Amino acid sequence: MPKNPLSRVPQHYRILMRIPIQSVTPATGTAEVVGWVHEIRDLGGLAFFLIRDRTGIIQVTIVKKKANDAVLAAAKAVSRESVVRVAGTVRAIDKAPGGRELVPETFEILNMSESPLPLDVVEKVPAELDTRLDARFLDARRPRVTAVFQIRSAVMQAVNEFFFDRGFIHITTPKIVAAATEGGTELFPIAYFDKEAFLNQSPQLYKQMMMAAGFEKVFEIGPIFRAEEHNTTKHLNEATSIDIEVSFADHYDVMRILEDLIVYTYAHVKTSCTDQLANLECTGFEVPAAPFSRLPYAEAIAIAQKMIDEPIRYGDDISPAAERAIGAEMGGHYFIVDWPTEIRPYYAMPYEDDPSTCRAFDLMHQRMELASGAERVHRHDQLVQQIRKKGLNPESFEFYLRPFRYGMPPHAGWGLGAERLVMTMLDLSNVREAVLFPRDMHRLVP
RNA sequence: GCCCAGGUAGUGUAGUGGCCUAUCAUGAUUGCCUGUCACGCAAUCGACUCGGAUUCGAAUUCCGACCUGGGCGCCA
Repeated sequence: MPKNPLSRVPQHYRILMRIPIQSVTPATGTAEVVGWVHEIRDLGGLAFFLIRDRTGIIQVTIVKKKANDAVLAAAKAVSRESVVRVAGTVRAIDKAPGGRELVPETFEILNMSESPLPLDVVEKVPAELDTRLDARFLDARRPRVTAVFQIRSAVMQAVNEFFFDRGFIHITTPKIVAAATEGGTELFPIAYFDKEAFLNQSPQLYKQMMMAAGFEKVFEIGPIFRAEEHNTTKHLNEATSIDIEVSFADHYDVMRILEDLIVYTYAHVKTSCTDQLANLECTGFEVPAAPFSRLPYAEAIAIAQKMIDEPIRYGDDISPAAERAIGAEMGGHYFIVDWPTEIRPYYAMPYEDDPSTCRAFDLMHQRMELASGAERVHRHDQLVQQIRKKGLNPESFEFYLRPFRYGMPPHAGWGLGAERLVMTMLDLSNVREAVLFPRDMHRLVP
């Protein structure tokens, strides 16, 4: 982030000569700031107002004997979380937060806030997540919430830079689709004129089709929709997926891209978001080191069998308890590789020498799965066979299968959950903390 | 979908049959206060999710509804 976060805003969008609160230093002579009234402390002859914008907080100090009538009237009338414009002289003073305070010549209320507030922005009294999400606009005024979303923004910037730097083509694919083609997850049906339609669960089939188009390296960051009725701290019904597909690459190649991306993103956040990390008290923030370990599925199962009581067999999905046990053993980021073909989607490429396992992988964080990917089946007949094996009907996949008959290159790819990336990066306890307006089983508003 | 735990001032909580005219904190209003930084002090305001049942008496027990949190299942 630039030192002055508002520096790229054209002059005519600014309100007069206001400057970001963060950039008011003891050396600043006079300053005009705009922001929200964070706290009011009236001591009688002396009153302190904390004014907050997205960059920080400054103390405005009013000595009642010396202040003019307009300032006094506004200061008396203003409520917490009202929007104000304050201009005056900056005094260097050790007793004030940031070592400086603003002594106002003007104190203007741009818009009064109602009271009481739906939640406490100052965090004297905690609010439950549900209350916070109902008033997300207010919740997001809290500096630590602002910090999460500034970091999420930095993550997205890093991801985009990473792919553009490496010659990827950015694509967008439809979110309204005709049929449930992948099997597995439940889809949301929607009304689409006189046709049956669904919200897409993944850009998978479309990004593969762009391999047939010869785009070679594509990425997409977009919403995915899952109609699963789960109720956990790591599932959303609308999530953001970071997806790539690469031609002439195998699963090892795209695993390297994925771990490089994770490292790049963490490094970008570490250097560009120091204030935000400090705000979140994220003291243990460390850039992970690549390469991440590659743990074969069979070994992962062996660890889980040793560590937990549940009956676990080779060929099972990895349960949350098993996931935690393996995560505790491995620590940090790691891949689980060489999965049984049976429990992966039909488009995962089986190994030639042992078709019971496939060239699929999951990227794990100690706490949960972050991404999953594979080298794909690129031969038409093999793909049809695998679709049949999963009990699906190839005829309903014709739009997808067609490109495989006209020169589909070998390719591989993955999808990475953006919210889970942010959640694990910042050690958030609930994935909803990483989305402004989460969609879950119970929440459709706001 | 299954299981568990919940629903008390704006917010977060205490209260498991009568001591509840409901605790505490925060907040709001008013007054006092010149260096606060969770300012302090005083006064005031503000709540038992809804419906039914049991009981002399229900925030508290029971039934139903609605809402919420979490776990599991399921989940490219």
